[in-house]
Amino acid sequence: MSTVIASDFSTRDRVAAVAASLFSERGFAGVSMRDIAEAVGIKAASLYNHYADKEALYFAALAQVFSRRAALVEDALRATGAPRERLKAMVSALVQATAGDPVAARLLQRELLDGDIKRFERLVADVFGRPFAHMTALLTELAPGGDGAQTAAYLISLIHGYCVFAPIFPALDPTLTTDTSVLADNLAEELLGRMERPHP
Amino acid sequence: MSTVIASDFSTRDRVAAVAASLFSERGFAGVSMRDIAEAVGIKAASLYNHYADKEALYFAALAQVFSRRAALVEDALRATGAPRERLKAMVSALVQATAGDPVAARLLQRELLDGDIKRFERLVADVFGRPFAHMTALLTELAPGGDGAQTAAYLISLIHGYCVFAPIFPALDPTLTTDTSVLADNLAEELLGRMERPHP
DNA sequence: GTGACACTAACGAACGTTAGTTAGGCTTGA
DNA sequence: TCAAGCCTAACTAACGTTCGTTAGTGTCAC
Repeated sequence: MSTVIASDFSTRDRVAAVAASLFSERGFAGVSMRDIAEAVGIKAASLYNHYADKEALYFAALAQVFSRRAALVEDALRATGAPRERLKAMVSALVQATAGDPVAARLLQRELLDGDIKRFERLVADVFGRPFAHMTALLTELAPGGDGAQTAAYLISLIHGYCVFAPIFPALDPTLTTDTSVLADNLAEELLGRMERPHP
Repeated sequence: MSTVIASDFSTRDRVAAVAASLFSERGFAGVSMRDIAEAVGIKAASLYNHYADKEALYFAALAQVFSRRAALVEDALRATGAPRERLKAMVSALVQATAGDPVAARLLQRELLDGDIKRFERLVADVFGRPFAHMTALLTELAPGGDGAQTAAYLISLIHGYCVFAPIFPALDPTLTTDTSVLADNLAEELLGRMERPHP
């Protein structure tokens, strides 16, 4: 059902990975320590040998997943080449990081729902701030007249929103594509077309 | 905007409204029957005079909120006038229905996270199918060459995604706007500009 | 080598709390 | 009078967590 976690990882890491998957599916309150323990193959009491309490385990799971995601996006942003190609690579990486890693996407979505401002600020400082700044810089370089940060915000919103709605699109209209590579192509083309015109 | 404003709401309706608000903030598992009862001003046991169990109360809350939201959007879509004005009105209504009704937006988001396909299908059939079809028709009328349904899907994704991310935008970049009327204006302009050019 | 010791990570049992839910009785407007 | 709607009290199940214990492992003086 869920992804198989390699068993030669330390128990501590396996616990975090399993917890991330469960939290992403059912949320913090919807997962019990016994659920996590059972999925790992140990008893609930043993979890406390690795994490102080449920909340510490939750944050460890978040950190594991989000740092992986941030690294993915930043790698793509470090790529060299023509600006047009770098934009395509960035959009593609962003789509991939969202659609290709449902655990991360769902955890992020739940965090946006449940988190408070303090937690957002830590999340931004730790993992999302740098990739966003790089995106903004690239978009500003490509369209010096426009507002790179605002465009980046729209881009992230659209990609994330589309991946969230993807499950119900077939019910809304069977012709809607759920192929996210099409989404990436459309977005890159749209952005490039937009940048070749003057825009407020 | 103004649905039924009765002189005295029935306890049953008040329970559903209060429950909707709490569920939207903390999710199904994060809200107890005692929480809801306390917010209404009665005891938990009394809730069972109105709803069979917690799940029935949850679905009643969903129905109350989503039917209100769907009516809002459909009202705007029924407006007459020049196509350009109708598009502006539609985008504005969609933004308003999302940003101006956080309870509905958050409940929808949680439903997209937690719901299964069966629940999506019921949700689409009951409340989201008709407004979406109207949007598609309007967009197709405005740009006969394009794919109205796909554009509608992008539009909904972007609006919803933006409202979801809104709380962390100030932390990402202080210049980002959280004024949703600006979002509505930008989107309407972008769509109209796009439709005046041939587009795949 | 070997016994003593400390450390790790697992266990079953139990703690106090809170969950959803039910039963039965009191109050009150029609 | 009577049903509707509220209450208190209680139930069982599940929750997060702590406890004492144990098996296995590495360390080191002797």
